[in-house]
Amino acid sequence: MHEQEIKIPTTRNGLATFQLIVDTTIDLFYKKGYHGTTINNITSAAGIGAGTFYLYFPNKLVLYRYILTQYQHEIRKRISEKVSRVEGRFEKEKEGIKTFINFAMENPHAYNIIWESLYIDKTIFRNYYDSFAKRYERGLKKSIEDGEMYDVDTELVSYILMGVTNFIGLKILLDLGHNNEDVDKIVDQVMDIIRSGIFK
Amino acid sequence: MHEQEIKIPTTRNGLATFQLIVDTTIDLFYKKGYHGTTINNITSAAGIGAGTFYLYFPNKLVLYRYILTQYQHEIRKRISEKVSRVEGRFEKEKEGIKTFINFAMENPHAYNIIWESLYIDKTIFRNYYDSFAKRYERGLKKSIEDGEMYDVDTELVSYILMGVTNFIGLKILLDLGHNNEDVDKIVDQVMDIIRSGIFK
DNA sequence: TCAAAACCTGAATACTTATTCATAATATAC
DNA sequence: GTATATTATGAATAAGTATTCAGGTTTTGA
Repeated sequence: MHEQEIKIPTTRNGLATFQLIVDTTIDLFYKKGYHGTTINNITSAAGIGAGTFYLYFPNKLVLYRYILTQYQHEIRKRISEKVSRVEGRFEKEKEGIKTFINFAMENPHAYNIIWESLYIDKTIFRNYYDSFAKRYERGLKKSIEDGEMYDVDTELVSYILMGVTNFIGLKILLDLGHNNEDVDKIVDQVMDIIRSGIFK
Repeated sequence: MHEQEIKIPTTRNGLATFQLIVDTTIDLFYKKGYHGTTINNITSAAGIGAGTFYLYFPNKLVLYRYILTQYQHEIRKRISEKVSRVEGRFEKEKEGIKTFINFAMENPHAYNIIWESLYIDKTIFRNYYDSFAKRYERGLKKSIEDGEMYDVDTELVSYILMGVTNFIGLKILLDLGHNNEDVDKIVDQVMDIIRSGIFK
């Protein structure tokens, strides 16, 4: 049976090549999509031999999963760091949405790659949003206990907030409609709108 | 130059074959995705010769666009019909969201196909959501004029509502979390939550 | 310094897929 | 009824893609 795993190189050169493959792939996935990107596209864009790819990755899907996991860790870390710096659930929520959208704007690749999982492997997509929602719920529950928030259905609210965040992100990223320049201003408006429905 | 258009058959038999190709393709796109579906998959699943496909469609993308347009018309018709039957913006909004989610549940294929456009042809995706948002805005503006709604940024609110609807639809379709049985109950809860933020 | 380990190559192979086309069946119009 | 248009076929062709592997180079460690 073939090893379906990533081979992490041990030398400096090896690591550089590994990272070159990853970075090139991120760029190509963004530009041409997962399915539109061939292994040959990757190796030739990276300027390496076709066989070099297989030194580190058994196939395209494993590489995709690797990239997705990296982004997942990064985005969660960024959000929890930022959120921990402000007080109050409303401010935390605002900061979370702001951080997510800023991350999406700085890393449009990431946003694309995460969403694309729905059309690559539904299990990945389910796990991603399910675990994101659960993490979200923990914060919301605490806010309810602390009396900062109405006794809402935390699961539903977490999906509502994810929906809002994702679509505002999409609007800004694809530059749909108008006034997509100032993220802070947009997030302020969004929070004003949902404020009185959720927060006391 | 090749005609990049659909050839609509003129005879009864031809129409049946045309529709068989469309229905089979919808099913395959849902099960295996656009990129995972080959022309041979379609023709063999439909039980027709490989060449028959090209009698009606020049390629897979044109067929995809045809299916998407059909769904687009259907969903808009359904929503506007339902919405016109109730009075007041709040009730109209609730009915719109309910109809969308019910449509998504009855036609999970449609939901999938629309979203997948982001990874097939971004222009299609942009046009779809842009025009959906603009249509949404017209209703919202009227509600503001009629004093039923705060003077919110209609463009932003339309994306917020689309985001909420899409993610609740996703949650139900993929059965993420719990309590995904009763659409009416879910929509009632969602509307309760966003009510006081938007409606007077 | 030099053997072993790690890294790299790209032509060759095997496989998959889109698309055509000569041929034939079926339906339609007159 | 029969000439014409329409519909249907599927083997053959052409194009593309993943993956291997024999033979190289570079790096590492002792």
